[in-house]
This record gives sequence, C-alpha cells and structure tokens, in this order.
Amino acid sequence: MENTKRKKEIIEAAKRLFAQNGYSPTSMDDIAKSVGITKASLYYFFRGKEQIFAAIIDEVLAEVKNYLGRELKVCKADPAEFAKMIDRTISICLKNGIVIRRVDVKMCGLQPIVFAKVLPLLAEIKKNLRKVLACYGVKQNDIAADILVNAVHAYVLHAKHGMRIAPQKKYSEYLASLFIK
Amino acid sequence: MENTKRKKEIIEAAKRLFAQNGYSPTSMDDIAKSVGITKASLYYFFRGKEQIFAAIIDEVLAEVKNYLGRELKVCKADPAEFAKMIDRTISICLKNGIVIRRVDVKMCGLQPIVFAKVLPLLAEIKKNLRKVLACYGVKQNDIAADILVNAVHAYVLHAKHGMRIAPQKKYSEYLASLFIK
DNA sequence: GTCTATACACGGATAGAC
DNA sequence: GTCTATCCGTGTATAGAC
Repeated sequence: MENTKRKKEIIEAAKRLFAQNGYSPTSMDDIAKSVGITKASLYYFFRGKEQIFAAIIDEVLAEVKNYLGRELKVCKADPAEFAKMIDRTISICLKNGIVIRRVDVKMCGLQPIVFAKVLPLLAEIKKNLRKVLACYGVKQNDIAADILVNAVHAYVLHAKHGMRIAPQKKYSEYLASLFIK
Repeated sequence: MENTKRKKEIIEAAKRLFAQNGYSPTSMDDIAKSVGITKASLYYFFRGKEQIFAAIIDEVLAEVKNYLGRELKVCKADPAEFAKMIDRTISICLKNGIVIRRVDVKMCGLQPIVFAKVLPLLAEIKKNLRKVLACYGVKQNDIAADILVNAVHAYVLHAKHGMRIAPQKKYSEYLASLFIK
C-alpha cells in the first residue's frame, strides 16, 4: 500500500533532518518540504511532531536491538572480531544517521509518556551490549558499555556533520584495542 | 559594579538551563524568570540569545584552556596522575555544567559568525589536550583525544541529568586505564 | 491523500515609561 | 536598570475543499 510508503518517506526525511539540525530546530515545514508535500499532509500520517520522532526511535532501537541479538549468538573471544563488531555497529548507526541515548531523548523535551515508552527498550539494548562485551572478554563491562556507546555516538554525530575524527575502520580497531589488551 | 554581577547571574542561569533543556527549548523568558527579572531586562545586558550563549562558550572554553595549560606544565608519565587529571577535568566541566564540542555548537544553529569565532579556541584546546596526552605517554593521541573528550562530555551530560553512569573517581580511573596499560 | 487557508500560541526582540 | 506593553515572525496544529 502506498500509504505505508509515504509514511516511510516521512520518517526517513525527519530522521535526516533531526540528525542534522536537532529535534527542536527542525520544523514540520522542513520535513514536509524535504518529502515534497505540504505540512498539512504530515498530519494525515502522524498525530504530530512527537509521534514522528517516536516512530524514528522505535525503528532505530529495534534495528540495534536485533543486531545485538544476532551478535550475541556468534560472538567469540577474538579481538579482530570485536573490532568488526564495533565497525558494523557504527555502519548501522551511520545508515540510520542517528544514535539514541537516554539524555538525547530527554533533552528533546518530549512528553513523559513518550519518554517512558523508550526507556525499557534502551535498558534492554544496554543489557544485551553488556552480554556481548562479556562474551568478548571485556572487563568491567558496565562502564565499558557506556564508554563504547558514547564513543560510537560521538563518531556517528561527527561523521554526519562532516567532522570526521578518524577513518571508521581505524577508529573501530583503536576502540577495540582499548578494551581488549 | 552591580552591572557586572547581574551579567554573571544571567550567564549562570542560562548555562544551567541550556545544559538541562538544550539551547533551542530554553526561552529568554525561562532565563529571565530564573534570574528573577523580566525578559526585556535581559536585552539591557545582551544583544540577544545568541550573545548569551557566546558569552557562556567564551567563559567555559577559557577555563578549560587555562586548566590544560597548567596541566601541561606539571604532567609526568604517571598513570595515577593521568587518572587524577581526567577527574579534575570532569570536575571543572561539572561545575560549569556544560561541555562544548564543535557539533553541539553547530547543532544549535548559531550564526556562522558566532560559530566561526569559537572554532580557533576549540582547535587550540584540542591541540593542548593532545600535548598533555603525549606527555602522559598515550599512543595515537589524536584518536585518543577525541574518545577522551567525548567520554568526559558524556559523563557530564549524564550526571547533570541525574543519570549517573559510574562514580566519578571510578570512571576517571577506568578511563585512564584504557589509555595507559 | 493532498492541498489552501487559517487559528492560535509562543518566542525573540524593541519602544518607551519610570 | 527594570518594567509593561507590544510587534512580528514562526511553529504546531486544524478545518475544510478537492
């Protein structure tokens, strides 16, 4: 159905704009123009701006969660594999163009209801990440998970803004080398 | 002069609000209320919202720059000292309540003129940080500097939002242990 | 589904009195 | 210095025609 296609277009456009300019500075007009329709038409598909953002969060978090689930099944305590895992994670986030952290969601000033909805998902993802890290033999994987998440977040953010801080492969390998000696 | 005192109050209030809610969602009314004056009075001290933010950036960057300058003079290749240096950096940032990165400034949608003004300062700070890292014997200190900055940034951000990810001392020591084996 | 037109609130900024 | 009052642009959201 075409209905779903348009909805996807809107989500993609909003994803790109939110990542580029931030949630607040991006207007419904910006999103509409980017899709090639008018602002009013957005409200046929979504109840409002927050719902668009919620849809994006759902989609992105689901993808990361699924990826980590698959990763959990194949991981082996191999430093080279660990670097590849980081590299793949970065690639997924770059494709989505956006990385979701609790703080980011909170700072958008979303309704508490929306915010509360994503918390369990985020917690689950972090739990899975810790398992993956443990599996790769990373010590103190609670702190390690946080540092890793934020390092990936920062990389994606900078890359999306044309501020590359290092080639992706090199960055992944260096990051991996920090945690596995 | 009382003039300067009020100005400081405004900067402090804005700093706190920007850190808590983000730049765009914070209104001039919010800042004014927080100080205990009206919105119009803000314009007696600052030309506009951007100028307030610019003043904050100037202040924060100057402090970090000075701190790193002092650090450069005393650093010795001692792992324990390295952890303490990270710890002190976090403390400074927590006191300011805000950490300035290029992306953050860019995503606020500031006028290019304001944005361009802070770039040299940021570059200088990063250069100094690399020197400090080199002094402590950290390898590949270009990537290391980025990862470290972002780790500190993330810590401050989370702490300010009541999402502590680990005790500060433990976090600093763990972070130091990653770079110095 | 998509449009034009519009309601309505909010935010940045200014004028001018005190 | 600080206020009240106000201007004006923009942003979210809705009504209603096609």
